[in-house]
Amino acid sequence: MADRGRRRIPEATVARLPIYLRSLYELSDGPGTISSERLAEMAGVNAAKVRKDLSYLGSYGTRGVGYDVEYLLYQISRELGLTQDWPVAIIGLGNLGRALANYRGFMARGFRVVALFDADPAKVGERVGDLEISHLDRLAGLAESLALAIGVIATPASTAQDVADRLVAAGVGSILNFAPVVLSVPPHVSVRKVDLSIELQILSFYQQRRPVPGSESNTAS
Amino acid sequence: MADRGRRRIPEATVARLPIYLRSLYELSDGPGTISSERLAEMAGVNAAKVRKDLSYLGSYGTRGVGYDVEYLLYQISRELGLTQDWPVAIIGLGNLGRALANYRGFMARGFRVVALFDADPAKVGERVGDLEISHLDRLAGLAESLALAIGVIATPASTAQDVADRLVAAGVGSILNFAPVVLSVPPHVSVRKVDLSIELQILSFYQQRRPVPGSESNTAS
DNA sequence: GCATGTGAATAGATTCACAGCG
DNA sequence: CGCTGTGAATCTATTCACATGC
Repeated sequence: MADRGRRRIPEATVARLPIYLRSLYELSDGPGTISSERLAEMAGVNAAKVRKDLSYLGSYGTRGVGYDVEYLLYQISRELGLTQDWPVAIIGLGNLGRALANYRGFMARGFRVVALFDADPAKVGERVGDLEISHLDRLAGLAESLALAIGVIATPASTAQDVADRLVAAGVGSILNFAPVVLSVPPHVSVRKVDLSIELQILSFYQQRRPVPGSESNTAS
Repeated sequence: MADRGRRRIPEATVARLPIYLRSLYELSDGPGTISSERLAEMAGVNAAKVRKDLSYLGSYGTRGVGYDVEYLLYQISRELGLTQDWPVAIIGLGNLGRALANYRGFMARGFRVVALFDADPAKVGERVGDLEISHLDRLAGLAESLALAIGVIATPASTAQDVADRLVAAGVGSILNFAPVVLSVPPHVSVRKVDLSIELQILSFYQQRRPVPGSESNTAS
């Protein structure tokens, strides 16, 4: 218990913990306990992987029984840092930024959008949801008092690196980047990217190589 | 030409090809040739990885010189299936679906949104961009004539699996899922997911474990 | 000479298979 | 007996290092 949080958890495991978490939430009214097999099925992975993943957090299961849903839920939440609150800013309020700002469910437990920024003076002052858009130049001044932890970049590609630099300078440690560029940031800052055209292109690759649909051939070439 | 496309390209490589592609597009006006080192820098990976990745496509570089930008661009595009056109449908036109439908740049080269579907009768008939929303029930009937290849699910979690089932039944081979659920589909169908709260939760993990910013360290370079 | 292309080495992730324990 | 927890085996991806060929 003393050294919890000092274990090294593989990246691949970290990426799956949120999926387990979501599966467990769906069980909130169900039985108090769940097997690795059932959890695996819900999460779309195999049981050995679930057990291995959960073993990195500690031995929170009971042999012959399974995992206590509530307890596991708490342990995963804690491991992911969701027992604390992370203030989030969205930068860039075009179509996408607005959708994100309004998206119920974007802000799962633990995250709270506390500020919106845009470089366009025409947008400054406008309300989106229950926040007012501030000018990007105010980011530096507001970051500390808001305790900003996460910046969501929803600007065009051309300004994304500049925004990232400002976020880093403001002490923000995590960036979620929707702009189609590779950001460069110092090693102590984490970046995750969401890139729609990359996802489509990956799908295109496998679509192209699909085992030809013999029966009904829509393949117009 | 005969066996191209029969090589087995690792998944990790496929996921990086779009990034190389984007980097190459940025060079369209630049020099005609690029080294693995420079491309690596642009793509945010290392040079050995670039060379290994590109070697799976064939030997398209010139020793002592580098890769011809135009040629490489074409080879990667072809490998990714971007030399053909993939008709895309968006299902679910709430905040997110609308943003996607309007998002310039969502539709990179090779993709074209050809239909919008929603289960809500109140939305049917409404125009978004230059398309009209159809009722979800019409999906089955329209899919073949539209030659739908990719379905983008932007519905709430509760209906996503139903929509996926309809897409599969309609012969759609690729799904991009924005709903926070694990979809189950037959093996011949590809699914990619984009899940904002999962990304935030992953960031939260690393944010929590960040080397404490005890001293005010603004690493600006 | 110089940058690609690629076997060999290493690291990382997944799966197996079973010992361990409730 | 059933299900977890985990070493060992396997598979995948990354990196190294250098022979290869323009």
